[in-house]
Amino acid sequence: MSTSPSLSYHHGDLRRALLEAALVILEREGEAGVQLRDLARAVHVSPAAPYRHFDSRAALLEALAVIGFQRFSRKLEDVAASGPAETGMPLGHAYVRFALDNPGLFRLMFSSQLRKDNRPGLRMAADAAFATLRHVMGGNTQGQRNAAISQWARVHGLAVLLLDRHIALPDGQDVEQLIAGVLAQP
Amino acid sequence: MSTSPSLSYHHGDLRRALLEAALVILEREGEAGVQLRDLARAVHVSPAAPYRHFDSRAALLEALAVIGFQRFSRKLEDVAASGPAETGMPLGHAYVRFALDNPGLFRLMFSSQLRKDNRPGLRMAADAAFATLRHVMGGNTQGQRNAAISQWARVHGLAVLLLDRHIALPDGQDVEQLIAGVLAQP
DNA sequence: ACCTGAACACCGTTCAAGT
DNA sequence: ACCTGAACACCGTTCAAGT
Repeated sequence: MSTSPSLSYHHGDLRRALLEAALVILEREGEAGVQLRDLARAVHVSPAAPYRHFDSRAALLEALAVIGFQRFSRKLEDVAASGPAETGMPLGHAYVRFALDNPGLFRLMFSSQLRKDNRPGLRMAADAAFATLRHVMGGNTQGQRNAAISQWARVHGLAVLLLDRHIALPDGQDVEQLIAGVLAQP
Repeated sequence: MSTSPSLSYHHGDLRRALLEAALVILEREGEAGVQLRDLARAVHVSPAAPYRHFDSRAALLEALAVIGFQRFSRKLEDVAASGPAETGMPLGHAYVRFALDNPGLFRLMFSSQLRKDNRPGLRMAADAAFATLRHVMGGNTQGQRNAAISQWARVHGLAVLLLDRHIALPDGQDVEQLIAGVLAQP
């Protein structure tokens, strides 16, 4: 019973348990819903217990965002590896798809609250993810760089505008068709 | 003295005074820094006084975001009116410039915290601003619509990626050159 | 009509103390 | 080494009461 996985919360796996609970709440209620006291309650520990594993609420949020960038990075790498990168379309599609599939996580990854207190772990995780993009789109001339940034900006903008429902879907068209239609533009 | 502007806080202009103080704090510390008790202190009223003018903190944030969309809208209209809209470049530039000039406000306008509690005033203000864009870029065919959304997404993505310093500036190049270079892409 | 004073529930965080 | 209990400062919000 001392090694029972379901009872392991009190025995060394509190950090993981907090992060798992936080991910669920993040997608259900957004960043504001992720409260240390709530997480402690959900995992049946005292309000002070999380401080053994995270310096602050911001540190826990950073850990979540890092997890997000790692998953994001992995997804982009899988797509980049699975086919010839003639066009950026499959990569762009995966980018937008990740945002729509993990709205809470994606918003946290790009949250300005977090970026404020200059957390190096977050920046490293973000840079690693974007390195995949840069590698695929490649090119060192200024023109190639501008073209790559242009593509990146379009994909990122599409993701956040869709996420916040600022783009109205035409009648009868679903999101996938819209993404394909936009990414097919020159 | 009863009509002295500098002493009018206590006499009917508390709403405006709170919003002005909030705008300053918003740009200085971000959304999290905008706290009702702080605003009340800054304006020398009791913690309960703001509730005569705003139902909640969220209502005050909404009012700020509405102001933001109105200023944004006005800026886009000015640019659209001041020249022939052959290309979307001047409009795109104004879009990005507004974000960089008003980072706190722009982030709040597109904050997901606010969109959560479905505030109709915010949506109306946002739609009014985007109507200017739609009008300029026009077109009712699906191809034209996709082209317009593609342009919008690129400009919006460029704004938020620059705001969050995710786009690294090449050595010796300033932001203006980068914006021009990206918007010059087909 | 608009503001104050005092209170309530809640949160992040700290710290001494327990096992 | 890791967690508990109790406390502190702070916040959003409410409500009776003041002018």
